[in-house]
Amino acid sequence: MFNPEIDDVKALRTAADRVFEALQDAIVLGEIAPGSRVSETELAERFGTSRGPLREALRRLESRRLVERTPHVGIRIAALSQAALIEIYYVREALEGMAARLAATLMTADEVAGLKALLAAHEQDEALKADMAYFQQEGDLDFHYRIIQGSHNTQLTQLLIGELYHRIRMYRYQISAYANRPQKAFGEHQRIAEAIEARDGDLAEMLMRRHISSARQNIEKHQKELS
Amino acid sequence: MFNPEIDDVKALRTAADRVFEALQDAIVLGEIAPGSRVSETELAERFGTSRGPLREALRRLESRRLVERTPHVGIRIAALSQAALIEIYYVREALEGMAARLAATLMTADEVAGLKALLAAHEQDEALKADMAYFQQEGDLDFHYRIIQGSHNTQLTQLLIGELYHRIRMYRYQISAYANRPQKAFGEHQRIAEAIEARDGDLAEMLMRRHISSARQNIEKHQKELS
DNA sequence: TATCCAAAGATTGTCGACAATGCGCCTTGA
DNA sequence: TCAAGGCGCATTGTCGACAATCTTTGGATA
Repeated sequence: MFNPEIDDVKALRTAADRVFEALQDAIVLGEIAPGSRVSETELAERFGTSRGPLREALRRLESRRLVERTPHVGIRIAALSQAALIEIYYVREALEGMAARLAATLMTADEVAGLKALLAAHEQDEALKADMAYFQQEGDLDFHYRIIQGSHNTQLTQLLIGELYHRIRMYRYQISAYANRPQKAFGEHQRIAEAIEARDGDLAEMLMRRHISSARQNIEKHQKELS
Repeated sequence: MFNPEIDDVKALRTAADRVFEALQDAIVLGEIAPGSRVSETELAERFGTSRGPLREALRRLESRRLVERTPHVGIRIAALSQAALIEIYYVREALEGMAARLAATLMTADEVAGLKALLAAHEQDEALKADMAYFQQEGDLDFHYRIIQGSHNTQLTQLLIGELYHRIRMYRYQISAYANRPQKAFGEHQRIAEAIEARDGDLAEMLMRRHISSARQNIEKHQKELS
C-alpha cells in the first residue's frame, strides 16, 4: 500500500519533522488516548528530543486539528466526537465526488489501467474471506487514493490525503467495527471505475457521492443503535 | 521580556499567535513579495520577537501552504501560480456546493432572515455604482461566509474559512482586476438565497456550484488572454 | 578559459535556562 | 463547616547561545 506522506523518506531530515510524523502516528493509531492531556516535557522525553522541535510539531498538529491547545494551560489530544466523524464524511462526499469528476476527464490511460488492475486483484483476493475486514479497509483506501490523485488537482489531493484522511484514521476502530459491507462497496468501486473509464464525469461524481454517502448513513445508523 | 506597547492588544495571548496572524496578513495582503526568500532572523526582527515563536508560526503557515520550507535551506513565501488558483476554485465549487445543500436544510429561520437582509442591503447600495468593485468583493465574501456557517458543519467551515480563503486572498489583486461581474453575481446570490429559503438543497447546491464555476471560467478566460 | 575543490560565511536546527502564567492546596476568618 | 484569598508548584512561553548544514566565493589546475 502506498502513502505518499509517510513513505516520503526525505521528510525525516530534521528532528522536528521526525517527531511530527511519530506523534501524528501515535495519535492516529490510538497509542495516546484521545482527549487525554499531555505535557510537553513528557512528550519531548518520549520522542528523544527537546521541547523546541516538539513545539513546532505541536503547532502543525494543531492546525490539522489532531491536538487542541489552550495558551498557558496545555495541549490535549483531539477527542473523538461522533458528530465530527459524520461531518468529515460530508466533506469527503463533496471533495471525492469532485475528484471522481476530474479523474474521469484527466486520468491518463495508464492510471485508468492501474485502477482496473487494482480492482481485478481485489476481485481475485475476494476468495480469501479470511481477514476480509482488514483487506477491505486497506484496499478501500488504495482505491480512493488513486482516484484522488487521478484528479491531478494538487490542492484537492493535499486537502484530502494530507489532512482529512489523518483525522479519519483516528476513527478506524469505530469504522471497522461496524462499517463492513465489503461486497457492496466493491461493486460500487467497480461501477465508479467503469464511469471513469467511459470518461463520464457526471456519472463518476454521482456514484462516488452515493458511495460515500451510504457509508456515512451506515455509520450513523450504528451510532444511533449504540447510543 | 516585557513590552507594554505590544501587550495592550490582548486579543492574541502569546507572541507566537501574534506573529502568526501578523505574518499571515503580511503574506495575504502582499506586503511580502510572493516567491521571495526570507530569513528567520530578518522576520523575527521585523515582528519584534525571537526566532522561537517565529518558527512555530512558520510551521503553521507551512501547513496552510502559505510558505514553503526546505530543510537547512530556508523558507520562501508561496508563489502565486495561476494553476493553483484554478485548482482552488474546483475545491471551492465542491465544498461550497455542499455547504449550500446543508444550509438549505439546517439554517435556522433567523439565519435565513439575516441572509435575505444582507442581500436587500446590497440591492439598495447597488445604486452607488461608485466603488462598486470593492463593495462587491466585500459583500461577496460576506454572503459566502454566511452560507458556509449556515451549513452548521464545523469541519467544512474550518476548511473553507480557516484555510482556503486565506490562500484565495493572496490572489485578490488578480481576481478583482478581471473578475468583476457584479450584477450577474448579485442575481446568482439572490437565486441561491431563494433556494435556501425554499429548503431546496438540491437546487441550492446546483446554483452555488454554477456560481463558483462561472467565476472560475471567467478567471480562466482572462488568464488565457493575458498569456 | 572552464571546471572542480575547499574554506569561509551565513542561515537554519537544536538545546538548556529563565520568566510568566495558571492551577491546586492550604490557611484563615466568619 | 464553608468560603475566600494567598502561596507554592507545575507547566507553558520566550530567549540567547551553540551546533549542523548549505551556499557561495575564491583559487588552483587541467
